[in-house]
Amino acid sequence: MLSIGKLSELTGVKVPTIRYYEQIGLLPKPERNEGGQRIYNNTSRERLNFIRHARELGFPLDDIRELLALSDDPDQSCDAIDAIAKRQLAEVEHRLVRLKALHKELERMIVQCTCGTVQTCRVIQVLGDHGLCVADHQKIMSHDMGQ
Amino acid sequence: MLSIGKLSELTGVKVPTIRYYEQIGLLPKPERNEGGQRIYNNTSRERLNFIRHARELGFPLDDIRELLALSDDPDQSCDAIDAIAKRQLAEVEHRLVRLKALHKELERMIVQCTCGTVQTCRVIQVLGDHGLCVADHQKIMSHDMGQ
DNA sequence: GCTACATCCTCTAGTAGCTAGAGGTTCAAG
DNA sequence: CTTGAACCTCTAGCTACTAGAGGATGTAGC
Repeated sequence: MLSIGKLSELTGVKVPTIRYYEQIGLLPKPERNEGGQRIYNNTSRERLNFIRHARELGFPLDDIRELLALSDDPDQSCDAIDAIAKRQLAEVEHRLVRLKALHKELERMIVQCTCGTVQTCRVIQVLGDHGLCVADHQKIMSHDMGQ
Repeated sequence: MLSIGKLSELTGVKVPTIRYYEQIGLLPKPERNEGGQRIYNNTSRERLNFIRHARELGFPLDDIRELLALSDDPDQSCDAIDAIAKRQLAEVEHRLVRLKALHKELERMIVQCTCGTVQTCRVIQVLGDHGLCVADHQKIMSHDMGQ
């Protein structure tokens, strides 16, 4: 029914990304035509839409894999799904806190700069001396601010 | 003066990370003792502190490289430094906007879930059908929410 | 001087989630 | 029948590290 290009257009997921999802087993291997090109149906399309939407909400691919598996079993309790979503929410909230702290510090640093020479540049001073910061942002931050 | 382990302790940057920074040319190659082990001085320590602090504020390594180069020329105007810092601030603000939109959508989705079976799970429904979202978050979001 | 053992060395490969490019085949329109 | 777009596979690259193998060196205690 659908070529990979059409599917890409309809879902907003790029062609190489669709192939990548297939490669990592997130999308099932589709049928092929005589020439060896992929053919998709509406089921693939729905699944890909689901993935795209979950990605937009920041879910990692492994979580999406699990969500897809869970959604295939419609009579089960949705506790597991809820748990994944709540974990993601907590993660986003954590990132928000860190990003806000970071924003504050950056803004403070920039405002203080009177834009003279490098020698007197507040930005360079602050970056060089952690003691000039308000908050203990090294404790707020962690190495991964992923997403 | 300082072994790589000591430097790591003093700056809070992990040993392999220090070696990595050296490898990509962010830190100059230090001297070695007879056994071939790295020896650092206080200049290295200050430079590494600068890097660490800039990383904590979310600056990408390429920007840090530029900041370090600029800070080596103390009589120049600090406009270029200011520009980099402001660009970073803008980036952080952009990320904040996206993350807040994402947070709202996630929260809404989770609140609506009455925690029954998968069949009626609001989380699965929303993920499967973008039309159930409030905002056009696909427009707000972009693929890279890096950092 | 010797023995542990911590710390150091280099090198390679892996992480997430794609993206880009090479080099070649197939499809659809005119 | 030709042209050009779209498809195919495969490999390598991106950020900023982290982990591990396999081995050398440094240091403390006896």
